Amino acid sequence: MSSKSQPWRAPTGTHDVLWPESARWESLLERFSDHVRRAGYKPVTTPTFEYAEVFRRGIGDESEIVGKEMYSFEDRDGKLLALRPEGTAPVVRAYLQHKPITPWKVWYTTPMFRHERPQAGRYREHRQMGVEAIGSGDPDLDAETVWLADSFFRSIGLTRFVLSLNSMGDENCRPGYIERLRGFLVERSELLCAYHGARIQSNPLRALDCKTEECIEVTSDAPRLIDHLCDDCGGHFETVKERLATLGVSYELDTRLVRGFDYYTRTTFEFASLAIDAAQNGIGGGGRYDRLAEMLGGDPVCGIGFGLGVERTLIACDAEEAFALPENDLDVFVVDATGGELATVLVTRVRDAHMSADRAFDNRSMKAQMKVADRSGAKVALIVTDELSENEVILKPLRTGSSQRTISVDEIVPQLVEELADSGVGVGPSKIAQRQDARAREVQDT
RNA sequence: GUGGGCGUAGCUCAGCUGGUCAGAGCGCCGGGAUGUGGCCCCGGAGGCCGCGGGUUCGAACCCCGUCGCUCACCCCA
Repeated sequence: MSSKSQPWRAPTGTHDVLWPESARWESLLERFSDHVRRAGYKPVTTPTFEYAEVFRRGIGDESEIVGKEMYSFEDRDGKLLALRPEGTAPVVRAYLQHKPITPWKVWYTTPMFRHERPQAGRYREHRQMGVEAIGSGDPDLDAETVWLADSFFRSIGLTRFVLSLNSMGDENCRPGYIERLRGFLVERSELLCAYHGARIQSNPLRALDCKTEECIEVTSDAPRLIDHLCDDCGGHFETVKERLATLGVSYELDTRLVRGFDYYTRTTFEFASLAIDAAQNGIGGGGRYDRLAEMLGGDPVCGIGFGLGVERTLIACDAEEAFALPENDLDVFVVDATGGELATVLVTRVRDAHMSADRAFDNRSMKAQMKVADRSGAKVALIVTDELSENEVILKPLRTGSSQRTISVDEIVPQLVEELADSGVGVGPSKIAQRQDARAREVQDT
């Protein structure tokens, strides 16, 4: 640190992801794309920012996010824009703009921005892995969507989490229910916590989600939305539950589950880790949003999706000791004690042969270069010294007990291929582990 | 927006009630022993103790302010 000025830091609530954590991220995102691709989802990319109106109308004016957490700004043309605080509204906007064939099943892994106070597991920029399926109201799709998230978590080794499920009804049954709930709460407003007591009129549903003893006590025998679903919503929900049973997905019916976005209808769900010892243990959530397209000013179309938090998922993995950090991994490290020119040639030759290779710079001592080679995780070192004759190089296995041998420069590629074949054919330990996992899953599935 | 905790080398932290208090381990760099790495041994670099002000003969240690980090409420991934 300079005494003249403090170096810049990442902005509050944001963070850098360095190796080896960065490799773990990469691996997690690959697992996710693999997983959803196998269920027919296609990748989609929408802009990092949208017209703020897209979020205001979609998420809801009175929601916390739109009210005080959006990164919104006016651009040089005077347009009011906002950094994406969630993934669903932009995808629905894109659907309305392009009208692709339905059902439109898409996935994304993208950063979200919300100006909140950071804390454990909560950031101003976080990344979500999500899917959206637009154009079908089939309860089978609801079940598939829930299963997709549940099975993803399990595929990366998580077991200690609960899936909560609820139905939010629709425009036919929810308004009537809300009135009934409001009436119930008004009679008991004195007993609610101060915060929700004051919000009975504006948003009575939130009281159901409150964690204070008072609110839990009061709402324990409050009318339940699932008891007031209209026939369509009730039938839909029953089918969803049946299909989940068919799929072997276990869940807890949580009649208090109320999600923070206005656009949700019918099926809603959340995943909470039981292993995370912090307040923010929600690792994913989603639901159906059959009115969102209309809220955005388009023709009606139904849809359902979810978002899973990358950071929180990895925190849960840490807590469950799942999805371990990768080992450092390299095929070949070239140690050149003769000045470095030969290293330049050899490392390129190895790379051109589709093996990974690195080297030291700055003409360091043999000892220093060997230490770097060891640290690099390389399986093999190619050593060049003055003691060898013109066309020779030493091939030294670093991770097996095998002894080193002197080989001709011309023989480097075939010799390396042979050497690496014995220890895994240029495929690092992490990749091998992944393939074994994949094989195990296939066996399980059949 | 509200409240609690904390800010000492790259990292994790010691520094008793203010007077060699600027330290340790790890990491990093150099060297030794090894044919050439890992283990071991020796040595070294790197911090004006977040920043500013105050109290005092004297402050990393006390007080005030400020910035930052962190945890929690709210809400969410």
